Amino acid sequence: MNPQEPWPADAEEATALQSRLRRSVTRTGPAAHEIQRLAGLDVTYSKNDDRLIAAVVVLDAATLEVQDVVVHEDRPRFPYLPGLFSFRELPPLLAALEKLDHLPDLLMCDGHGLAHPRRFGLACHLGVTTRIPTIGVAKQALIGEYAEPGPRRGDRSPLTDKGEVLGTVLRTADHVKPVFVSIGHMISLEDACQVTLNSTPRYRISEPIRLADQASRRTLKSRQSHPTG
DNA sequence: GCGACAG
DNA sequence: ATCTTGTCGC
Repeated sequence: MNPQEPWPADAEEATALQSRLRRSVTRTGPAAHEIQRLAGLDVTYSKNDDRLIAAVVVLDAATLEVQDVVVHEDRPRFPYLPGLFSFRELPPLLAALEKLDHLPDLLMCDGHGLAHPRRFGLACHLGVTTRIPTIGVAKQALIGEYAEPGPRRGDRSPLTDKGEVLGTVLRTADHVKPVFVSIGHMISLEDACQVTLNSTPRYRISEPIRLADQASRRTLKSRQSHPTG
């Protein structure tokens, strides 16, 4: 974890920490063509007990070939509260990242970045903490207004709040619900959309995140108590 | 006050 | 998010 920053004890402290950390988010970083290794991150929770599995899947950015998969079992240390999602998922995701032999060039996470009430969603928190370029790709909006984008893959429309552009509502496949792309850290919104499209060749959800979701679910399922007799 | 509310 | 199989459609 980030030893420089005290971990918040409650929602009020967490909110204050977000407002402070948001200032370190940047919109520039490596050019898109310099990104060779993409990582998708996701967390699956057990309903039976209080365990969770965080997963990171690393893919070759050009071929989308899987290069590495790591998982980490943990327990939630913070409740789920809209707007404070990162305090729940950041600790297990960082622990999983530490299991990688080589850090990836870019992180894609299941949630928002700047498209957040205080402009500091999970993707921003993950990027600022790791100092790795990060993109947020969410399945649902948390804040903002938008027009329905066109029906085809690549069609998009801006996600805005009080005139401020927070992200892009991006159609990743024909006639499928769009996803919500926003900057996490060290990348432009345009590059974030390009990387998202490039890593989403077939399904609605980008391949790195989709595979991380599968890995975390598979792992949790395989570790559930198997009833005998 | 009411509704909305990433995963 | 979690529980949960098949089934309809491209």
